[in-house]
Amino acid sequence: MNQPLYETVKQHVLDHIRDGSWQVGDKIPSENELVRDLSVSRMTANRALRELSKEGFLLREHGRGTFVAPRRVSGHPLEVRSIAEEIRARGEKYSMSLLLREDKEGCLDILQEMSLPNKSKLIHITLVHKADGVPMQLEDRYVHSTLAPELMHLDFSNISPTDYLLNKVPLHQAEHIVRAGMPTATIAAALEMPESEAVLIIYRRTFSDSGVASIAKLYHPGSRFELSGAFQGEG
Amino acid sequence: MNQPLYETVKQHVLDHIRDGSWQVGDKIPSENELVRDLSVSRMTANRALRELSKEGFLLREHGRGTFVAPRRVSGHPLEVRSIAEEIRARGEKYSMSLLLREDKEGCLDILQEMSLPNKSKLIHITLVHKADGVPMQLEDRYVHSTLAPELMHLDFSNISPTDYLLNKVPLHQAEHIVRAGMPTATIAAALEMPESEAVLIIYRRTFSDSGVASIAKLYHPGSRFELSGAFQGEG
DNA sequence: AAGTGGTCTAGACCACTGC
DNA sequence: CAGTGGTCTAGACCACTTT
Repeated sequence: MNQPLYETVKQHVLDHIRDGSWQVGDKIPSENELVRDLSVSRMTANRALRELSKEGFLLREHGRGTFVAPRRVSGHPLEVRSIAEEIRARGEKYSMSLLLREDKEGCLDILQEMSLPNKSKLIHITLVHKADGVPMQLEDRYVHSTLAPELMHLDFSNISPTDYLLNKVPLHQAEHIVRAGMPTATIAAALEMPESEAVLIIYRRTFSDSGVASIAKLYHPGSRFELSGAFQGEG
Repeated sequence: MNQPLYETVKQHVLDHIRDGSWQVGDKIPSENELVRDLSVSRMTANRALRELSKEGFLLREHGRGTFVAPRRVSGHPLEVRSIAEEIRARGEKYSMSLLLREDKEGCLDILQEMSLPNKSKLIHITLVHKADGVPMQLEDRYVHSTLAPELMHLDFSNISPTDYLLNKVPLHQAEHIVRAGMPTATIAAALEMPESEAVLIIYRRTFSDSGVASIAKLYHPGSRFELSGAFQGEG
């Protein structure tokens, strides 16, 4: 219970949205009702609702009330293909090695990044994707375990966790941040690259019906990987 | 003047960051000092600093203090959006310096990249885009000179070549390649960054009715720039 | 008029950091 | 130890919307 009160209030609201008791468009309890029901001060209720509103879960209207926000819709011209596909498309042999697979509970910072309840279980996977035996991507991924608990025991020799998730969980949105940076010693070693060389980092959050499905940090040796795409210019 | 107090406090802090009186890494006044100096309650000062921290302008450390965060401009990979806009959208002062402007003829390798006849004339422009005086992007651009010959003599103090091109030449398509790499000494110097730090490189070809309009190599300091956007991914 | 969100205050307790 | 950010409260005033 070592969590801020406003965080508890946020989870309370998110729980009701997730389990369907508050549907999209529904009016949810007012700040004063939350004050009464949860025995918190109004400032605490206010902060919870304000943050959820900024995060896109709620819509607030002055004088009217607070409502469950419609889900975000996606329209994105740019397509990022699976790394395994990409490698095979170039005629190279795809392989990968699993570095780590563990259950993770009570990891509050990650759970908060994923806007998941504090008791949610995560599966943490780290693996390296290779083309003709040469490392191309280090994938460090957290998955909401209720979406695919069998990931914990799945044999990855035939299908990668990425491809498995793609098939199993219908996604409707992804959020990407792309950066250039320098590798840690561990990352450089895993990617078999010098520490003095740049890495291209993709931070990705994927959303399913029920919220954030997984977050991944993808590290690529700068000399062996590039993102490319042709798309419309707006002007 | 009908603005929330916490917003005034935020602007107060941003003003000091923008005018340089509080530099990156500097410790800024504590909540209690702001309470004294601006005659606001601590909750108000707290909300201002908390929001600025979430927005990426400040870093807060429990028990130590609040510090000016390193800059990081973010661009959208889906659109050909001008860096000047991005910087202004963040509320920072845009400026740029022209490093080179020359006519270029018989440069076969570039002409080939642009699929242009061997006798075509090109305009070669190199400039640095800055946010509050800090370099964010080195732009190295070749333009098919028949599309905008006046670029050679245009005064760039009011409009950047990028913005000018966006207005003048209707673009149909753009092709992007994103890479991470290490800067040359020249590039590092122009961007005022260490040579040991990574750069994010965007290689862009833009197409007009009549074919390739221009190609550009855009170099960004990895620590100050990121690409972000929501688009379709694989999982 | 009653209910809602938006803001603000003064004071409080805590955990963490530095000296 | 004093200073910092992190949180929480009880009560207040306001502007807006619905009845």
